[in-house]
Amino acid sequence: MDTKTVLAALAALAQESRLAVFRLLIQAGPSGLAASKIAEHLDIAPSSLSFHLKELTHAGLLVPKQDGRFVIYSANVEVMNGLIGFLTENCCGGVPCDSASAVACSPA
Amino acid sequence: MDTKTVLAALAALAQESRLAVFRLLIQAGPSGLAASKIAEHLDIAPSSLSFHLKELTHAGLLVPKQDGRFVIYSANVEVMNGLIGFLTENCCGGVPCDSASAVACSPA
DNA sequence: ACAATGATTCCACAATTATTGAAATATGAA
DNA sequence: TTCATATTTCAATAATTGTGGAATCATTGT
Repeated sequence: MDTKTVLAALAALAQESRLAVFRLLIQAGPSGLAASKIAEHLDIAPSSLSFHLKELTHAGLLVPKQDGRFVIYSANVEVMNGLIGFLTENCCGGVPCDSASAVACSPA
Repeated sequence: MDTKTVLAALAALAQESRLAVFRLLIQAGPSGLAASKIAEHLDIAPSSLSFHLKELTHAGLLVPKQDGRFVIYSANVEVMNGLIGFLTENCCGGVPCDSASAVACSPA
């Protein structure tokens, strides 16, 4: 995963509404949720939600799927994992970290 | 880890220079690097680097330590892990994910 | 065809963020 | 003390980003 992709993903997640949307979809699982369902949960104006969904999708974190007049969005777990891998890459230069560092220091 | 902290961390990482700084320090390990060393690696104007170091520190991702006239910065792996945990929390609503999802879908 | 619903686009405005140079602060060395 | 080095602060500017309303597009049901 390259720097540009990672930056886009981080920028997409670094906003209150978008972080909430992403978490909601992570918890919703592979079946995802329609945009209207998301709006219902989070109480965001339609045009604003659409803007945020576009940002997340463009960053690769969400995958939209047309279903009749609904658009079902689901979280793309692979990009999420790529992001985590990138951030923890070569953690501590190979030197073992202390116990609190279990996740970030797992082998790259 | 609460939403505010997570948002601050994401916003701090969602910028080219800061992401590069953080990665450099992750790879440098617990001993960290002086601000001047970071500047040397990444070629950023001093005032700009200082701004970014402050952002990262304020988000809890970096820990500064005065050492003579140097300031040694090191990455805070715990905040990093908290961030990852928050993002992957309740992934897929308990439903097992496919093989590509190993990291994000580890138990919360 | 028409009306109703779900979603997106366009626009203008407000708010936030990044960058740079110059000045200020702090520590160590001559 | 005086000078040089390391870092931060300040101020001005430029660029990016978030928001909500109205209009638009797409799909379904009557």
